[in-house]
Amino acid sequence: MNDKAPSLAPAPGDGKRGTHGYLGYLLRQAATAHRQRMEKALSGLGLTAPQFTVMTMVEAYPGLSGADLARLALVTPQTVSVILANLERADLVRRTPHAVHGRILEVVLTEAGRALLVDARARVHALEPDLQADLPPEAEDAVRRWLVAVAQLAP
Amino acid sequence: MNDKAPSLAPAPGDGKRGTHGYLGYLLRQAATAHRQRMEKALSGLGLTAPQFTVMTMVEAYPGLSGADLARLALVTPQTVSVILANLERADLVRRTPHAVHGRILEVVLTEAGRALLVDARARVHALEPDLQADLPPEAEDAVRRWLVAVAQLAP
DNA sequence: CGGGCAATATCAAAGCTCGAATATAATATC
DNA sequence: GATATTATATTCGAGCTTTGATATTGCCCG
Repeated sequence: MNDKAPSLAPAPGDGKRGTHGYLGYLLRQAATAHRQRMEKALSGLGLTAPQFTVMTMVEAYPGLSGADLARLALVTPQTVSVILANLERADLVRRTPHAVHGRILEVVLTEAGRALLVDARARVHALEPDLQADLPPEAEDAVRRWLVAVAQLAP
Repeated sequence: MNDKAPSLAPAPGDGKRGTHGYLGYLLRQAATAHRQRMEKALSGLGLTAPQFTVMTMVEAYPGLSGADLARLALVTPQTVSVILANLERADLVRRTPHAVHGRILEVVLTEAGRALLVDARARVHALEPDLQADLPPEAEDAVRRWLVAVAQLAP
């Protein structure tokens, strides 16, 4: 009865979803898969992947403004503003209006934020070896240089 | 001059944003940059990147269900449902109940959808050469195989 | 035959993301 | 000093994305 059989959709790795597909499509496919694994690893901490990314940057460069964080994360200031508002509500970061420059809000991690980040980072870093599996050193070098080049292309 | 003391944030390509960074971070950075260029290329058509992706899949595999499209795009059925609702409202796709399987809705492009997709695809494909710039054949092969491998890792 | 199971579709809530617009502060220019 | 420009932060609206929950349908098997 099921002669319709429209389900000719390929699995990841087959057809256009394999090595012959468009680089842009393959890039999105890989990033989506990794982001989902990241969300899963962080879900037990009540933290999202973007929140983890922003917290990591705040720890690495304390006192940056929201606009600086936005440039660092390749997102818009509005996006960072939303994420920071949620993190502040959870008492994980603090924004102090002061500074010498009146309009800027300096962002720093709270004590709770630093503690949570230790746990979160361990979970996320545990995913990293999988990304290197079966990747010869010279191939990894090519991949790294390509990823950086793609991020630096003209907007 | 920008001699502000606290702003020591690196540009893409420097420090941890360069080739020594985590592969996961570099992957996200590259995918975000490319997605933004894609949104920019499509903005004149009133189309978003996810909408373009779904339409491309509908054209490649007409008559698939929303659940099939979700698996193909590595997103949840709810996400596809929202995107399809917006596309249907714009008269770019049509959902018709499957004759045999009562619960399934078959998705196909409308005439307007096919016409718009021709234009959209030209714009998106124009971005592809930039992704290959300065990428030797053997390096491109390594990159392609790595991207597919990352997409196929265990969830 | 009928109950259970899986698949499909949708609703709701929360969060991320962007473009556009607004308000304010710091700096540059005249 | 007054004005223009730039940078920062926020609000609003729209769309994407996920988890969780609910209803419907098809199928398996006891």
